[in-house]
Amino acid sequence: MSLDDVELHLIDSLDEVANFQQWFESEPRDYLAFDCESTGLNPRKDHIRLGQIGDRHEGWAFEWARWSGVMQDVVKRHTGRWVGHNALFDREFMGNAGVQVPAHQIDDTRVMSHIIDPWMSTALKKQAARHVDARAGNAQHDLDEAIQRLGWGGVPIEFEPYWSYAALDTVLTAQLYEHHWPIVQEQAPKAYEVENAVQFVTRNMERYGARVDVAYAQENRVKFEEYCAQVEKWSVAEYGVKPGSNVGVIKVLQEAGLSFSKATASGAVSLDKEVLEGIDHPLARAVLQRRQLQKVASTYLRHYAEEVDVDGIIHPSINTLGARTGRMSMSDPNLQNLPRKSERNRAATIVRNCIVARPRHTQIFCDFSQVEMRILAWLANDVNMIEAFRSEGDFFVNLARAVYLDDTIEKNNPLRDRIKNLGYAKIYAAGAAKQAQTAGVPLQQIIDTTRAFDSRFPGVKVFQDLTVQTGIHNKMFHGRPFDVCPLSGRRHYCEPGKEYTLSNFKIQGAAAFLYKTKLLELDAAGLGEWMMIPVHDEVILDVPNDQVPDVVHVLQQVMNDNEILAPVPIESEVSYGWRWGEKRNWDLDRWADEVKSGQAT
DNA sequence: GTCGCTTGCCAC
DNA sequence: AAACGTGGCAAGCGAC
Repeated sequence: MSLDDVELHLIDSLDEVANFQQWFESEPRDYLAFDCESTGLNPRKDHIRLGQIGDRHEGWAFEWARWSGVMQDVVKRHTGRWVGHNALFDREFMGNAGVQVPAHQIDDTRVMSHIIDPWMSTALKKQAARHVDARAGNAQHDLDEAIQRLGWGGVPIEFEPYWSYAALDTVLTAQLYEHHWPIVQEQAPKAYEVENAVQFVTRNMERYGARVDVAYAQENRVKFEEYCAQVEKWSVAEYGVKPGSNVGVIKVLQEAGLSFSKATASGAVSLDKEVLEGIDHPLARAVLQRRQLQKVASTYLRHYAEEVDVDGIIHPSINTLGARTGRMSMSDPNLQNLPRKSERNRAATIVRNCIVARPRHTQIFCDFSQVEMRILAWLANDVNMIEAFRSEGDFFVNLARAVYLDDTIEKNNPLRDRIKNLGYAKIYAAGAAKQAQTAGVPLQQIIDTTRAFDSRFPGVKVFQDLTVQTGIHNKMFHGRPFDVCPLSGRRHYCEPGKEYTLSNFKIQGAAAFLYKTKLLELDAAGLGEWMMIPVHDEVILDVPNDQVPDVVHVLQQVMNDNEILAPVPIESEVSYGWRWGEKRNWDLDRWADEVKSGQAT
């Protein structure tokens, strides 16, 4: 594939429209590439300036305001695939302008790029330079300069670099498609199908959004910011330092006779939470408290107050290709990392409680139980671990009983948590020293627990060792270390020399894939319109009260699954509430009572 | 003023 | 032999 013999056209007359029609009808095409250039990135505020259609040889650009009928006509007549790079973005812009590209005809080369290699930039130019023609990203200098000078909306359409590069993008997309498609079909067709489809589900989630109690958020934000300002004033008056300046605070504390031993990644003196908690000094306590409230106020509450729409709804972006493992990420703001309820952080509950149900709605939460642990048991095919999942009762109690051959172990037994921690440490591929440090226990305890764990669940160690071997093998024979996730079929690459991370990537990748397939099932079952937030192993819905019992039923049907990882059962739990921070386990009668007694908003 | 890097911290 | 994985975001700080 290359960019020799490429023809680019600007449709700016009826004659050119006729030429385009002739090209369109000249041969049957399985697919067309499409794209558009807009005045900005926000489909709600910005508009399309240029529309583009192309195949591997020819690209056609046209001023949208005058010739959008060309696109409209082709969308009606073309029955093959519509290929875009980040296709949903362009599809949404075009949809807002009245041209609806059918969802079932869309293919996305950006999704393919991510599946083939999520470590590489998925930007069109980068992908095309790598896989189509090294010149793809080169000669864009004139255009970049013009855009910088005139803004995205100010470059004249007739400006040759503008329309020709726009037209070229469809050719790049087309050639990228022809390159990526066979690879994706060979390596991970199922993963592609799921990734391509799930974008449409999360796009609806973005549109639906989450309701915010703005007054409550604002009130608490002001309170916290005032407190932070007070602490700062006090700190400056008392010690001559701002509590946000680590360098300054360290100096003051050193002068007070304290010594520091922990270092940051680059070797500087560390002043993180762990260090501060070990210091008995009023300034240390003030810095800790201020950090906590500052974080809550600026990272979370500020967005609630400033970024809701006119209806009090916040619409974060969901990036289905967020992590290289296939996990999704979220931004503006990220609702996947709101602090959980905790004794030590009372402000944390407030952050979650700002997200409330719509009027006459109920928030429904459904999360998988220990999904990564179940995937580990499945990948390792460890009979004892699988048995612990198939038996009644708490999984980690079952694990601890199996390890210590002691059926009197209950949920409050510290051995249960010890085994649980070790299980997650295995998933993260953590070493013994790190575990000891994190848990604050003697190294020997970790070593002993690990020995007991490994002898009871030998499949886990075999699985992890084998994965490392596969990584090294693939590095020798394919140039890069990777292993394939048996659930999604996707390759997971790692940094050379860090093959121990591959087992984590497979586990996390399988969990992400499983989760996405479930989002698709929920959408197909009609729940798409109420889903709002994906949190890795949990989905949060905002459901009209008259639909709630049905929705809960569907969730239980879909999210509990004895087939997909057989013999390991996948289980989930449903909770409900009217404020995120106050959810409780699902109970139909109690919920109905609470709705009747007016606890709903 | 903006940009990039570092540090720290929230989640799963 | 051992190796804590994936993200987003804010503030401080020096460089431009």
